[in-house]
Amino acid sequence: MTKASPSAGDRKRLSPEERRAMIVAGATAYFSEVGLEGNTRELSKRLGVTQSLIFNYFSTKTDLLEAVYRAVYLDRISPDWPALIADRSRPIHDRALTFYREYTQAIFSYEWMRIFMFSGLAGAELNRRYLEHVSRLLLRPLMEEFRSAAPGPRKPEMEDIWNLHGGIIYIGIRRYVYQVPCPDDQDPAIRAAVGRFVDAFDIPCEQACQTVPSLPDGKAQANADITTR
Amino acid sequence: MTKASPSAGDRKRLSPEERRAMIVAGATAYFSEVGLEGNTRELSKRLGVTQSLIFNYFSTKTDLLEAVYRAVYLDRISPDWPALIADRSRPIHDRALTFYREYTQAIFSYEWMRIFMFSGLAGAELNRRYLEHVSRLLLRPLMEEFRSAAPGPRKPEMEDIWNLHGGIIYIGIRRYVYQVPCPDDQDPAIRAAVGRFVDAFDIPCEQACQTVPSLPDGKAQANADITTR
DNA sequence: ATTCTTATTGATCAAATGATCTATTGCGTT
DNA sequence: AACGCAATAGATCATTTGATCAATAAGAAT
Repeated sequence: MTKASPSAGDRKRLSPEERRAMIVAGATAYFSEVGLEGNTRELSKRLGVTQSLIFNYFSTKTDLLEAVYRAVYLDRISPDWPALIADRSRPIHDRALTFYREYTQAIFSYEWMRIFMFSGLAGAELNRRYLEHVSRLLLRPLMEEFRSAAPGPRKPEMEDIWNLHGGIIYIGIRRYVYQVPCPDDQDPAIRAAVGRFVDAFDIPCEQACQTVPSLPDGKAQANADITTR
Repeated sequence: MTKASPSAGDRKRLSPEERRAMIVAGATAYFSEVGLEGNTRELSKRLGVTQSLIFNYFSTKTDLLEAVYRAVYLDRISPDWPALIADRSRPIHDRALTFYREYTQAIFSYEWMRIFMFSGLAGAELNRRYLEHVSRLLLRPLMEEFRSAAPGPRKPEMEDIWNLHGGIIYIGIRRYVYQVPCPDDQDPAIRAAVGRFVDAFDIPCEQACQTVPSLPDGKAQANADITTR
C-alpha cells in the first residue's frame, strides 16, 4: 500500500500536476470504497497530506468528485469497438464474444464498478449519458448485426440485447458491489452467455465454433486475471 | 402523499406501534431515495414530526436503519418457491418462468432495489446472507431441475444460472438504480430470457409453450416510459 | 550560502448532524 | 371538568465536516 504518514517531518513538494494526479488517484480509491460522501479528512490521511491541501487543488469537494468521475470514465470505451462490431468479415458470434471480453476487461475493476454504482444511485447525469452512449454506439449496432445474421424470423429486440448485456455485467456486480464469491476467471461464463444468445437466434456457427467452444467442460478455471482490488 | 407539516398546532398522538411503523415506512422511502447517510432532520421533516421523536423510538440511527432493513427484506422470499421449483409435474420451463415472474414482482420496487444496492455497496452482511439464501434455496435447486430436464450432455453450471438470474435482475437495476427508460412491462423480456435459457439446453417444450401466459399480459411491450416510482 | 517562490501545513470558522434532556400537551380515565 | 400518564416538541450539546487563511519550509535559482 502507499505510505500513509499523515504529518511528520517528511514534507514533500510535488509539482502541481503530480500532486493533483495523486489526489485524484487517492480519491478514486477512497470514494470507490466508502462512497461519494466519504470525508476529506479521512482521504487526506490516506494520502499522507493535510486536509487543507486538497482544497488547494480542488475548490470544492464536488470539484474533486468530478475529477474522479472524469478519471474513471475517461477512455473506458474503446473507439475500436464500433468497427469490431460492424466487421461482417467475422462471424457475429466471434465479434460479440471479443467485444464482451474486451469490455469486461475495461470496466470490471473495483473502482469503476463501484463508482459507477454510487453515482448511478446518486442520479448522476453522467451515468445516464454513459448508458445512452453504450446503447447507441455499441448495443444497438450489436443488435443490428445479430438481426442481420439471424436466418429465421426470430430476431433480437433491444431488450434481448440488454438481457445479454445485463447477464454479463451482473458478474461484475456480484464481485465488486455485493462482494460475494465469484470464479476468478469469468471468461467461461461470458463464452457460455454469448454462445446461448447466438444459438437462440439460429445463427449458423461457421468457423467461430471451432475456435470458441460454446460450452465450458468443467469448473476448473485456470487463470485469475482480475483481482478483487 | 402524506402530510408533511413539520411543526404546527397539529400535534397528533399515535400509539407507539403506529408511530414506529410510520417512522420505519418514512425512513424506508427516504433512505432508499437519498442513501443510507441521509440525515434524521430531513427525515423528520418529511414525516412531519420533530427530529428528537425519531430518537424516542430508535436509540440510534443504526437501530433505525436495521429496522428499515428488516422491513424491506422481510417476507420477500416466498416459502412456496422451493416447492414450485421442485414440482416435476410441471415443465421446468413453466416453473422457471413462473418463479421469475413472481420473484421480480416481489423485489422490483424502488425501495427494495435501491436499499439492497446501497447496503450492498456498504458491505452489509445482510446482503451476503440474502444472496447466499437465494443461491442455496432457489438458484441451486433451479440448476438441479434444469440439469435433470436436460436430455443431452450440456447441462448448466451455477454460473449459467447466475447469468440467467443477472440478466433478469439487471432490468430492475436499469429501472430503479440507473433510472434509465425501460419498458413498462418487463414480462416479455423475462419470457424471452427464460425461453432462450431453456432452448440452450435442448429441453423439450412439452405443453409449457402453450400454457405459459399465467399472468394477464398486456400488450404494452414497445412502450418505453420511465416509471421510477 | 542566501534568497525567493510557492507547495504545504496548522489553526480555525461555520454549518451540519447524531444524540440528549426537559418542557409541553394530547387524550384516555375518573 | 379535572387529572395524570406518556407521546411529542423545543432547546441544546458534542462531533463531524467542508472550507478558509496566515504561517512555514522545501527546493530551485542566484
